[in-house]
Amino acid sequence: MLTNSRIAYHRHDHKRCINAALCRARELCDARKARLTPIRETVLKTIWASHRPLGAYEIVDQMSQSETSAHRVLPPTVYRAIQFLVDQGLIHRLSSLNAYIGCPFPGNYHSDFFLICEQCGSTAECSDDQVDHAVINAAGRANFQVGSKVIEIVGICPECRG
Amino acid sequence: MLTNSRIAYHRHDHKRCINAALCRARELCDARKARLTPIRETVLKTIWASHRPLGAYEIVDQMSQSETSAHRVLPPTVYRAIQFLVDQGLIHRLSSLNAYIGCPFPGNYHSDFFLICEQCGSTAECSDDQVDHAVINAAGRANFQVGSKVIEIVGICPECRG
DNA sequence: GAAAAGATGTTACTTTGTATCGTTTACTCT
DNA sequence: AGAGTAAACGATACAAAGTAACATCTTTTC
Ligand SMILES: [Zn+2]
Ligand SMILES: [Zn+2]
Ligand SMILES: [Zn+2]
Ligand SMILES: [Zn+2]
Repeated sequence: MLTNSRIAYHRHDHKRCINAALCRARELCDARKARLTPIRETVLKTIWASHRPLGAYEIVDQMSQSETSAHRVLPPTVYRAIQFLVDQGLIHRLSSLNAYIGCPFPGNYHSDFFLICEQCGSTAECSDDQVDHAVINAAGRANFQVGSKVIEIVGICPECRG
Repeated sequence: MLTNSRIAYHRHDHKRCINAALCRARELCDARKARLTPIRETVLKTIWASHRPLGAYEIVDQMSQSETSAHRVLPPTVYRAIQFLVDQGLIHRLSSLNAYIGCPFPGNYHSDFFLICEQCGSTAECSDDQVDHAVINAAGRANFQVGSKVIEIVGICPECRG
């Protein structure tokens, strides 16, 4: 099972998460000749500020406050950057929260699901063949051809259980 | 595996689905001393008009047009009925679509997931131990205690594959 | 029948997400 | 380098989804 739950749910040097994510994003975009512009990078950095999913308007607020640039960042700007980052697999959307979270393993193909802590909000991403197969199997029995999956688990993280 | 996919994805006498759902809803609410008022029943019937999930504002429109009563039904009315029906387990919300669908097996406890056809929109509900266990297992390996799950699979239904 | 609880009507509002169009920036090709 | 094209951004306005608050009406309880 591929997961960042060991990191996300425990004390760690989060600056390394951020650096790694930005670094990897630059690499990937470079390789794909996709343009990771300053705005897009700022949105990505803002989302990576923690392991808690961030709503689009939270991103708007964060960027409007903390940014050096004078003018307020507007929703379409942020949504466009979000779209780009989702397309590049650098962030994921959590449907059940209307929020976005950084992907810890962009580039590698992974069919992922999420563990969302209902106490602290921290969210880990997992990729597990067992889950994958179980779903494809169940769908297959209904003669249903699986395209994409949304799997979001809400519960209590190890840290919050103590 | 418990599922209504054999029915939902194939030609069938849908009036029987509707009747069964309304009948079961009355029974359940009666047993629980919950009040299935005319509005709530109308919302339930509107959602059960097909096996395609219906958005809240689609329900508003449907009810405003087809209803005998003169005045337009307003969003809070519908949302309140939706809340009641979700609480009673008579309908489910599909996060990835912001839409609602009737539950074919209300009353019985079931941890369910959904197969959403991206062509025709028809959606089947499934409940499968394999999937359940795989998810709980994966979460367990991350020391994560599962509360509720959102599992929504998008793909092609048997009918649309031909 | 009075009091309490529950359901509905109504207004106004919040949150989330887009369409559109004009301008600017970056890449491409000579 | 400079014209031409494509991509990105700024700004306004809007659509879609969901809710808070309060008044009114209905049902239940005692
Ligand atoms: Zn971190
Ligand atoms: Zn937690
Ligand atoms: Zn049917
Ligand atoms: Zn179909």
